[in-house]
Amino acid sequence: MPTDTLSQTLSALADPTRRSILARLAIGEASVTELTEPFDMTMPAISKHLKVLENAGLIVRSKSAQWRPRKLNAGPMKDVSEWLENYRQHWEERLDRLDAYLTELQHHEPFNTDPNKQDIP
Amino acid sequence: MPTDTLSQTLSALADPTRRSILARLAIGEASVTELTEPFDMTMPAISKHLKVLENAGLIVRSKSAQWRPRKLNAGPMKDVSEWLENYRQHWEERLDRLDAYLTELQHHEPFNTDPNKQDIP
DNA sequence: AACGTACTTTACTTATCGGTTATATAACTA
DNA sequence: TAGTTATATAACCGATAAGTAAAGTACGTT
Repeated sequence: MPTDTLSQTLSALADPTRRSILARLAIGEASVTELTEPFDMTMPAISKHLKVLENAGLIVRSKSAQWRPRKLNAGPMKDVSEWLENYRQHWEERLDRLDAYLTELQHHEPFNTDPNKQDIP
Repeated sequence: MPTDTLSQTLSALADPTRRSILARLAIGEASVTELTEPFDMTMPAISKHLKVLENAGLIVRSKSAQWRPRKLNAGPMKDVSEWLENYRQHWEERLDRLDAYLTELQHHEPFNTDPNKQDIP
């Protein structure tokens, strides 16, 4: 089931355990045992979370004797950040003249009831 | 099941249909019928997506006669953006001296096999 | 060779998700 | 009042997710 990359990244990030793992890996690489310790969860459970993160490209697995240390790869986060930029103006305080105009306009025409008229400024 | 806010936002965003709805609402508010049109999906399905977005606080519902137009509320995206900032340095080209030093260090000590020694620089 | 450590994989359970159809509700219209 | 339009809700279904316990694998040590 080939879900798109951005969705895969976002859903990998949409879990507090996984975000916590990433926070730990931001400090430096760590073994699965080390990554499991902070959680009230079995190692296989963490292993699954790691697989989700790996499939999303957010971590990479290396090899050292019997250890399989994981390393952060923040690359995919960049895509999320860039996608979010499309909306920045919508969450920021908007003080410019155009915005004031749009707000005013919206005030006077609350909702367009005519389906033949586009609701686009 | 009280999942944390950031997780709720991220999982609401982790669906292409929902992101597409948000993109439409970035242009201006729209009725459920309008929001359904672009998709090969029934209205109840879209209604469910809208509920997910609303629960995440990413849209708000208003009222105009028999219409229930939705409006974008990008507020929660700001939290995602701010959370991502913690990782920006990890995805950006890092050319400073400290980074070079850390990379070098990592090169010589691939993985710390001593569990009593912290893996933090 | 046998044992211990560090995982990984498998099989299973329960819950949630994303869609459907069918039915209900709410507001305008003739 | 009856009908139409816009939307919401309920009941259901198959697929996926998040956890578990138990068995399997890989490597190092004795």
